This record gives sequence, C-alpha cells and structure tokens, in this order.
Amino acid sequence: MSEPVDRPATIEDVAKLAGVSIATVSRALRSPEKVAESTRKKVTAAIARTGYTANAMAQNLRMQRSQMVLVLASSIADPNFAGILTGLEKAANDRGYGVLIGNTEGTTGLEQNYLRFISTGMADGLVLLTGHVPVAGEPQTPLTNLPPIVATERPVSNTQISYVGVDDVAASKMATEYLISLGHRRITFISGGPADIRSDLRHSGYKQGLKESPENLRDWRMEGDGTSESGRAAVERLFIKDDLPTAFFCFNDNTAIGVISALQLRGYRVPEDFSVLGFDDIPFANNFTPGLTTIRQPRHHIGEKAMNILLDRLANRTLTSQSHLLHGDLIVRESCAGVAKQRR
Amino acid sequence: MSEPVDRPATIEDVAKLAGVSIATVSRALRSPEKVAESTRKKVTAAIARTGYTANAMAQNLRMQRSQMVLVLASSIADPNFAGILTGLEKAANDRGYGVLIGNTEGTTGLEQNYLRFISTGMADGLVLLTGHVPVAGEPQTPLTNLPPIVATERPVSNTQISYVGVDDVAASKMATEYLISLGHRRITFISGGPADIRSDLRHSGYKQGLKESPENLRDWRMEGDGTSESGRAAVERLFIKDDLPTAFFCFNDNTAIGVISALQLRGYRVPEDFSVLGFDDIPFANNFTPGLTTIRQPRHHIGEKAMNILLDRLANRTLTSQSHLLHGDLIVRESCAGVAKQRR
DNA sequence: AATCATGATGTAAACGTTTTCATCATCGAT
DNA sequence: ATCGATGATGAAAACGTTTACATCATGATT
Repeated sequence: MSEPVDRPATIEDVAKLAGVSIATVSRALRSPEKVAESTRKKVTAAIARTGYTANAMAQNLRMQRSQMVLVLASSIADPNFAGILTGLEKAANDRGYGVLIGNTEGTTGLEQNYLRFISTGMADGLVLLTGHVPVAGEPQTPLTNLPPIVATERPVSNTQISYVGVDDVAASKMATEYLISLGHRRITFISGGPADIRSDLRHSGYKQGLKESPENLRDWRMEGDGTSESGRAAVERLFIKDDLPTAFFCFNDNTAIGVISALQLRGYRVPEDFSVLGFDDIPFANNFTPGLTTIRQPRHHIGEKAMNILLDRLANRTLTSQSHLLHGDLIVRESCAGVAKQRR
Repeated sequence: MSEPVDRPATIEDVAKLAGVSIATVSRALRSPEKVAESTRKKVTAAIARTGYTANAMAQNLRMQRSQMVLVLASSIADPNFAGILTGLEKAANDRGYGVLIGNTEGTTGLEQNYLRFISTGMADGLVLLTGHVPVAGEPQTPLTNLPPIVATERPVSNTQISYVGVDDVAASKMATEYLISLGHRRITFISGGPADIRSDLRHSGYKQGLKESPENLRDWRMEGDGTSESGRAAVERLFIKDDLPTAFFCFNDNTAIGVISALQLRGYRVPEDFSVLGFDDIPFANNFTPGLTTIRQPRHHIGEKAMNILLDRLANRTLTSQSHLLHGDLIVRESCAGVAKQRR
C-alpha cells in the first residue's frame, strides 16, 4: 500500500520488513502452525504493509503444478456450452483453480495447438467438450502423455476418461413414453447426424420407449444434423412422401424449432396438428412460440460434477475414472398435445 | 518419444543428449541465428528424441509474464458473450496467449476473487465485459496496480481503459430512421434499464433519429431491463394506458422477443399490426417467427479487435488507450413493415 | 608474426517460491 | 548440573528457464 508499486513486493521484501527469513514468511503463509504466534503477527503486518501477494509462477514452478484446467470445446456458440462452462467455472473457482478455454471449431489443428497448454505444464487437467480424445493417432491409444481428463456434454469412447452428462437413453425413453401416453402412435425420431454419439443414444432410448407400448410401434427415424435447418428439411421430405407422423421427437431443441417453423410455414399448428418434442431445454425454448416441451439438461450440475471429478483426480492421482449420468427432467410446455385434439 | 515418460524432459536432458550446454539449447530455440547450423541440428535432433517442450512456468517466471489474459464477464449466458469470446479467444491464440475466464455473476465479491489472477501474475492483461472497473473504491481511481485493460460489450467510464464495441448511437439512429422511412410516426423506445450505459446510448441515437424527421416526433421511452419479460410488461402498460405506438425500437433482441410475444398473445400480428425492431442480432433472432429485424453486433470482430488492442498494449507498454466503435449493420427480416400495411 | 574483431559456446546469475536439513535455544527429566 | 526432546528459525537447494558475461577458437588485418 505505502511502498512504491513499480515492482510488486516479493517474499524477500516481506522477510526484510518483518526481520525474519523468507522461509519463515512462507511458513507463516502456508502452515501457520509451524510458526510462533508472535512472529506470525509480525509477518502478517509486514505483508499488509507491502501489499504482498505470492507470485503464482514461482509457486507453480516450485510445486510442479499450475492450478489451471484447460477446457476444450468444439463450439463456444453451442447453446449448451454456456451453462456447462458456468458450472465448470464455479467448481474450479471454488477450489482455487482457473479455467483456460480453447475453442477448437471442430478442427484437429486447433485442438493440437491448445494441447501446448498441457505439454508445457500450463494446465494440469483437461475437460473435453469435443466428443473425442485429442490425439493424432488411434482413438484407443493409452494416452501416455495426457493428464487426467474428464469429458462432458459429449461422451467419449475411452475407459480412462470420466464422463459426466445427462442420461440420454433414459431421458429419451421417458420422452417417448410421454408422447405415447398422449395417444401418439406414429412418432418420428429426427437424428442429430452420424458424427454425434448422443444421437444414437437418444435414438436407442426412443426405441426402448416404443417397445414399452403393447402395440408394435414403428421405429421411424429421419436423418438430421442437429441444426434447425435439418429439422426443416426432414419435415419437407416427409411431406413429399406424404407419409406423416403425429408427433416428432427431435434430437435437440434446434431441430425441433426447425420442425415447428416448417410445419407452421405449411399452415399447420403446433401442437394442434402435430406434437413436437425437443431435447436440451436451451435458454430459448421458453421464449419460442409455442413454448417447447423438451428434456432439460442439468447443465450447471453437469459442469460442476465434471470439474469436481477432475479436481479430485488431480488431488489424488490414484483415483480411477468414474462416470456419472444425470437425470434429465421432462419440461412440459406447449408444443405437445394429446393426439385426440389433433385434426387428422 | 523413446524416453521414459514419468518425468517430462527438461532442457538439461536435451543439452546432455546433444552434448552442449543448456544455454545453447535455449538459444537454438529462441534465437537460432545465434547458433551454428551444425549444433542447431544436433539440438533439434535431441529435442525430437526426448520429446522436449519448454516448461511454461519456468519460462514465465524468468521472463516475468504469463502469456495469459483474464476475461471478466458478468454473465457467460449472455447471448452476446459467446461470439465476443470466440473473437477474443481467436486473437489471443493467434498470438500465443491463453484466455482465462472469470464469471462474476455481477457480484463484486467474485470479481475481486478473480483479480487474484492479476495480482499473482497469473494473467498479464484484463478484458472487461462487466461494464465497470473492478476496484473496490472509487470508479476514477488511478488504477495503480491494475494491468493493461480493455473493455468490450459494455463501455466503461475510465479514460485509461480502451473500449471496443458497436457504435450504439449511430446504429440506433439508423434503426430509427429506418422505421421512420417505413412511415412510422409513433415509435416507442424500450430501454434496457438504468444500470446499463448502452441503454442511454441507444436512446440517444433513437432521439437523434427522431430529430432527422421534419415532423416533431415524440420521444417516447418506456422502461425495461433487457429481459424479454420486461418487454412483455412494457407492452401491457401501454395497453392499459390505451396509448399505442405503431412501432417498437427495443434496447435488445430479448426485449423485442418479449414485445412480440405479448402482442401475439393479445391477438395482434407482427409486422402487420405493429413493427418491432431489436438490437444485437442474437443467434436466435433468425429462428424466431417472425424473423427479427435488428442491428447486428459484429461480435467476432469486436472480440478480435479488443484482444489485439490489449496484446499490442502488452507488447508495448507505452501505447496509450484507444477506443474503437464498430459499425452495426441493420439486418432486415420480417418484424418491421410499412405503416401503410398496418390495420390502424 | 602479432593483434583484433568475429562468432560460437559455456558459466553462472537471476526469476520467486517451497521445503529439507541443520542449528539453536528452551525446558522438563534425570 | 547434564542430557535429550521439542519447537522455532535460518541457510540453501531445488524447480526449469533466459541471458549477461566470459572464454576461446578462427580468420582477417596489420
């Protein structure tokens, strides 16, 4: 406070002012019980006067860690990203860690580039929102030089990596059963594309839901890619074939929005003419008209849980990888209705 | 590659393998021209064999920097955040910097907490998306211990801090003139709340736009707070008074969406009955029905520019603070129409 | 042949911590 | 009075770099 501020105070400045050695200052800070009460007070006073804050770089060099975690995401703009990041960030901050973010845009080039933070020791752990392990070679390589890793948002096929996410299968089954309970017998599943494992999981849950019905319901899958455009396109293909369901279960909310707007454009009403159910409960699902009935991803919890698993692992390297599937609630709004209410 | 991987290779390992001193290894890496071609080759070979990567912590400690920038945001979930962050992140990555993110949730407590990255030297610079300087005391304090700072997204009232953002006044003026050109004479501005400086800037642009008209148009401001809920509420207040405009210019897209849904709920159509114009062009503006006519914020450019200004400042501490206002395009979609088309 | 600039390399200090080990005083037990 | 045990402290090494400075060939200049 009172000292010249051109150069930040070091532990040496504090030691000199307190009339002790730097070792004592360090101890007073890290393990106060090892230091006499009287000298601890002197040190505290000196720290206050100098405005000392320990240099993190020196600390980390000495302690061989960085207290930093790298979060690799394929798209920052993904509507799920912000919520998960918030959770990740909160948990990290609570435990004194910093969150470093890397936007890979889905390219392995950028991905490799960000790994410099790992290889240089600038980050201690890795959170993957990319859906795959960032290794040039085989997907099942033993991850020799990689740090503790946890995957979120998109599962990763590697047993060494913990995964935290919503239980896609169970949630999709529940959603499908809900549509069936509303009286729907012709339910189309619109996929999220071949590259996204979650699409298969949700499709599988949908099929399980169909099986619960005594009637033999048709597994009716249309290909999409997770964009609202692909939702629109799927609807158009159905109309061309003139083979229509009464309800749509969409891979995600974006797709559902595309489906709804395509239906509206053709003069149909949702949910009066068709029911549409989404997945994710993106922030916009509630502002849309009609309000989207969908599965809510507990994004904040997912992020927190993922970060805590990672940091536990960092604190105790012997811990084994563990995965957590979280429950996704069905949020009922306006986009689904009983089939009886529907015109056809 | 071939060495045991339990301990990462250090510069010493490389030096030993290449039969040179560690100084030569360092030089071969940082300033190759200072090293004989033959030894440079030996060093390169040794590096390849050991899989050496320089330890960032040691480098940074020695060089008294961190190559890291702290981004402080009041809300990660803000629809503008992702785009700006993408730009920030790209520019930083291009120049070898890392981006550390801190979510303050608008609280000064968290804000202060994140400043530990600055005071410990873990971050060299600061990007503010919070709208204010993170100092406990006065807003005009000389920022003694603070690093180079740039503000984005929300302006900050401090001449030492560079600001990069859209030209709110000019864009709002343009938007208002557009509504006037469509024949509107009764245009309500819905504000973003007293805490947000941008609200005043946009209101001021709106007023300038009104002045351009030969007729003496009414400065008609309603209070909102930037949420869609506040947009709905504002519409309800107008209906209660039974004093209605023909067009709404909203502080942001969220508000516009609220306004539109309130109007639709009352059985009116947009743009046939009322025109509604937003601001931001959030990702969802295009998926909304009707497609939102709005001002597009060049989020990516804003982020890139801001980061580049900050890093320039970091590279050359004598540089003075400079601000940049970027042009915001008017994106015409469906939510505004000529007043002639309107019923009343 | 002696001198000098040049270029390549090595030695060692420095960055700011934490922590092992040694030193020393104090105090209770013999 | 002497001896350990105990507790507080300091000296110094270590973490892994970069870089100022010193050293030493080499080849050019006189």
